Formats: sequence, structure tokens, C-alpha cells
Amino acid sequence: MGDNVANLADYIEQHLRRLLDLAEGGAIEIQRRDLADKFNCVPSQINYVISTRFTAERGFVVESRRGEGGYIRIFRTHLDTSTHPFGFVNSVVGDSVSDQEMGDVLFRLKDLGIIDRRDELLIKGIVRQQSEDLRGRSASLVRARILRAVLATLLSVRRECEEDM
Amino acid sequence: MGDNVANLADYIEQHLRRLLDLAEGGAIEIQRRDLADKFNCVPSQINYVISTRFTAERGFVVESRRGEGGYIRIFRTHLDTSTHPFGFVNSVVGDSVSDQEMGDVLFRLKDLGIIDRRDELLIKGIVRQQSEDLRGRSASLVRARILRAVLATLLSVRRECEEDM
DNA sequence: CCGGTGAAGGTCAGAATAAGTCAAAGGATC
DNA sequence: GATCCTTTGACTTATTCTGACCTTCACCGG
Repeated sequence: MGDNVANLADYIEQHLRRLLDLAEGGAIEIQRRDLADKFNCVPSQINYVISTRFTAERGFVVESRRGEGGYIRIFRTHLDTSTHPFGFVNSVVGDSVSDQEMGDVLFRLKDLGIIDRRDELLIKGIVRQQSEDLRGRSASLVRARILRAVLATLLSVRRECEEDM
Repeated sequence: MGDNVANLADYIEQHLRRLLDLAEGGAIEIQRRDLADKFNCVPSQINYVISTRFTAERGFVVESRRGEGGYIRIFRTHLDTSTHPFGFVNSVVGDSVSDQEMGDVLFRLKDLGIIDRRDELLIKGIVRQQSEDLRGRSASLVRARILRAVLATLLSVRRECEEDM
């Protein structure tokens, strides 16, 4: 225990985090090849670091492009999901959701103070609108997907709005 | 925006956008040969830039003519943003959406200042996450639904936030 | 007229560049 | 020694850039 000697992946993570701290706007751009050279490893190691450490759950979004002028960009999101119920949302929603279950989930979230009454109505409206022409199982699958997506959006946007004040 | 541009195609795109911004009536006319000379590249590079960056999805129409007195004209198309969020979103999204189309739609909305860079990435991430294990048509349908739902949420919440101030 | 000619722009496929994927091997931890 | 995390490299995919070849058009000489 104590100070475990960090491995390569940890060093690369540290490096990227330092860059992010220094960067204006909480975003950085790197070349995969260059970074791999700097750390004397194969390029795919960079992908490993990014996919294990710079995830949405940890508050990052990553964007990349191949070919000439290619890059990897890492953005810090406003959303820190360890303090915000992202995982929680995923755990309550499930893969298949009936209209009734949707109501229950939203009720719980409102009860917990995560969303308010207006959000509840808004979400219910959107989910219903987007699943209205579907029946049975496919409706439930779509509802689940949309519910998760909408909740994720709402939570991150809310947070942004709060910060803006 | 500090968009760092790393390749020729991006430079040419930027140049054309600047011209469009300056132009009265949101339209410009260029000579392919001249532009290629200016950027020291083959003429077909211009076609590449136009066909990848100035698409209908991104809000442009392009018209050209060969032969003596030939030209390429680029027009910016307009989008009515004053309508209700739902109607607006529906007019942009459609029933079936490829990943590429989603990218273009979000790009255009960002271009119009309706969403910002982070929204763009966030939404792309959410939609991809929710459609990642699907293939072909069903993926496109789900993408369309989720994209509509997420955009509608975002726009409604945004409005609320503004009202609250 | 009318067919030729040169001046545009268009198409397509291949090379070059850079990132992504995946599975298997290697280590650490319990 | 079982399991989980890391590291590697062979293979895949995406994007850009180029050049050879094609099409369209105005104009000109006969």
C-alpha cells in the first residue's frame, strides 16, 4: 500500500492532467504518435490511457480525427459524475422501461431533489413524444434509451447553468 | 475561437468561411483554379473541401459552371430559429440519422450559436453511447429519436435558465 | 451554321498519414 | 494460482492530398 510505484499508464494520465490544468478552456490537443514517442511506448497505449482514465464518468469528453493533421482532443466536462448521479441514473433506469416505470423513476429523482417538477414533466413529455408510435417491447427499449439520454443531458446542462450564475 | 487548423483542407475551409462572413447576401463566387493557386495545391483539393465541408447538412448550397467563365458559388442557407424548439428540432433532424449526419447537424447548430462546443461533444457522446451496440437501420432510427429528444431537452432547459436570470 | 479548341470545372482511385481495435502476452495483487 | 490491470503489436479504418483523365462550355474560324 502507500505509494505504489506508478506504471506507465499512470504517468501518462498525470502528464495529460497537468496539461489540462494549464490549458485555457479546459481542453488540450495531442498527437498520439508524439505522445507515444515521448513515453517510449506503442501508440495504442495512449488509447488505453484515454479509454480507462478520461471517461465520461470521470468528467471528460474525447474527440479525435485520423489522417493528415490528425489529433486527439480531451475536454474537461462541467460534469463530475462522482458527485453527480450519472451512475445512479444508469442503475435506476435499466434496459427496458414501461411508461409506469418511467413515472416511478422520475418520481424518485424528484423526491431526491435531483430534478424538479418542471423537469419531471418535460422529460415525461419528451420521452412520450419520441415513443408514442411504438408498442410493446420496442417502445420499452426506446423509452429506456431516451430516458437515460435525456437525464444525462439535463443533469449536465443544469449544472452548466448553475455555474453561469 | 482558437481553432487550431492543422491541414490544408481546414485552411481552405476557414478562408471560404471568412469570405462568406464578409459577403453581402451570404453567397460567394470563386474560381477553382485561382483558389488552388493561392493555396498551392491541385484544383481537385477544392472539390474535396467543398464536398466534405460545405454540405447541405451543414447549411450550404453549392452551384458551379464549367467552361469559359466558369465559377463555383457557395450559398449559406437559412434556418428559422425563431420557431418552437420542438418544431425546429424536427425540421433539422429527420427520422433516420447516420453518425455522419448527426455530426453535421450538430456542427451546423454550433455554427448558428444554438449550442456550444461542449454541447456538441456531449450530445454526440450521449447519442453514440445509446446507439453503440446497434447496427444499420435500427441504429439510425434510435439515433434520430435520441438526438431529437436530447436537443429538445437541451433547448427547453436552456430557455428556462435564461428566463431565470 | 458548325465543328474545333482551349478554358474552365468534375471524378475517381491510389498513396500517404494518423488514429482505432483487438487479442494475446506480461505483471501485479490477493 | 486466479484475477485484474497493463503493455504490445498486427491489423483496420478514416482522412487528406494528388494526379490522370473526363465533361462542359464559350468562342472562333471556316
